[in-house]
Amino acid sequence: MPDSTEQKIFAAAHEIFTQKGMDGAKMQEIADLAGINKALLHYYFKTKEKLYEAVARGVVGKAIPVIRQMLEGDQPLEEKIRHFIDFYVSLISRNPFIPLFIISEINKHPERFFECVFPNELPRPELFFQQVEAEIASGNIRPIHPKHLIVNMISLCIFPFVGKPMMRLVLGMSPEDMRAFMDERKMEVTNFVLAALRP
Amino acid sequence: MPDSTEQKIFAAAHEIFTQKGMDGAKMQEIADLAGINKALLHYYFKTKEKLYEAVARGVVGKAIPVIRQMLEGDQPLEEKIRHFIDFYVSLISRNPFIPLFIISEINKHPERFFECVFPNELPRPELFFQQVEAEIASGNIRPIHPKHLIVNMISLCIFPFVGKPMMRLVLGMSPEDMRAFMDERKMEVTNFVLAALRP
DNA sequence: TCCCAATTTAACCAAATGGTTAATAATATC
DNA sequence: GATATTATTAACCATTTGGTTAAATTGGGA
Repeated sequence: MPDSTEQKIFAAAHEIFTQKGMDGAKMQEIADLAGINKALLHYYFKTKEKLYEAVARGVVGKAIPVIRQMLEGDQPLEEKIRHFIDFYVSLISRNPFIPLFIISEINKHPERFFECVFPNELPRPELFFQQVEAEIASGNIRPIHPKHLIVNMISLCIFPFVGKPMMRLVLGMSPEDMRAFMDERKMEVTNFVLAALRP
Repeated sequence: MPDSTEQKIFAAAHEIFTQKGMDGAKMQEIADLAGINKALLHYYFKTKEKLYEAVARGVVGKAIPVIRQMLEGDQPLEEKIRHFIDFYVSLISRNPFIPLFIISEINKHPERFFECVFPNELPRPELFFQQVEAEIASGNIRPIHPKHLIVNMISLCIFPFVGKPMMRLVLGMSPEDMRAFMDERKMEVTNFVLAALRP
């Protein structure tokens, strides 16, 4: 059953919830998008909360592993950076609503979101920290707090997608400009980060 | 009348709207926070939309001028960068909900938000672009697309605030860690950007 | 003091919304 | 083919919510 009713519901809920958040999403709208009766939503997922939790879990499940890999993997630092930016920008390009959804929902209802979505084991950033310190010590990169480095990388990858409409407004870019800009983004961010790390 | 009813309403609406967005905000909640009857909201601001528009206009009014200054001002580039980061990080520290509010609302209802809030004259980034190109030509900074530079700066300033709870989760930081981290942020971002621009 | 306008409130209304129910259709089981 | 189980629907219900109304309160002139 590749297109079971449950999956259709989940897909519809995913689209609506990620675009409109918990408050903005209406059960009727999800039902319509899934092409089924509203009561079926409650047949498969008891309540709106439950459906929301399922979607939230799925979304976070996609986003966390990429960060974990950078924090816990054992590749050389530059390779990690290149790989992380490449992977993250691609992921968000394909799912542009994920970051804003996660961020908004965490801000509005920290408890609800955390409890339903918290991964069993959080990433352990120590290895990454050590790796950065080591590179600094051996003079391969400029001194920098590892935490700031990783926050910088995440900021540079995520924010332009999250703030796309704002950027369009501020920089007066047409949709075509925007597409081209986003395509350049992967290389530009990589260069920028590596340039900032030169000793 | 430093604390007129209208101002109390506006302040309450500002707090609720910026934290919960248009959908999440309830008129009753705003009335309660303002310490008045719900009907008074409609007495001063006809509808929820109108109240929302007033708040949105106020919020954007705060955020745009800072960017405009950097895009249109005539200080030297490095001074502009230092000043922009300093000013922007301070502004957001004082109003941590502004960026997420703007971003979420633009994403959910582009038309509504744009129409009610669009500044009469948008910033003109040409001057800034020329300035960057000139610095590149005279070898003072590494070649970089001016648009990417400005997006990078904005990303590095805004995102850590927007994504604070997410960062806390990912990097496992305590609230004290977080405070210290945010305090360091201003200098760290400045250094990072200037380092990335070295020829 | 009396009046009139601006301000504030309690009570109410209609629409939207999450959720339920009971009946019907489809599917599997024997 | 009859029957039990699962899936689906239309109609309905209770609550929430944005908004209205008409009455009450306040305050400042004449």
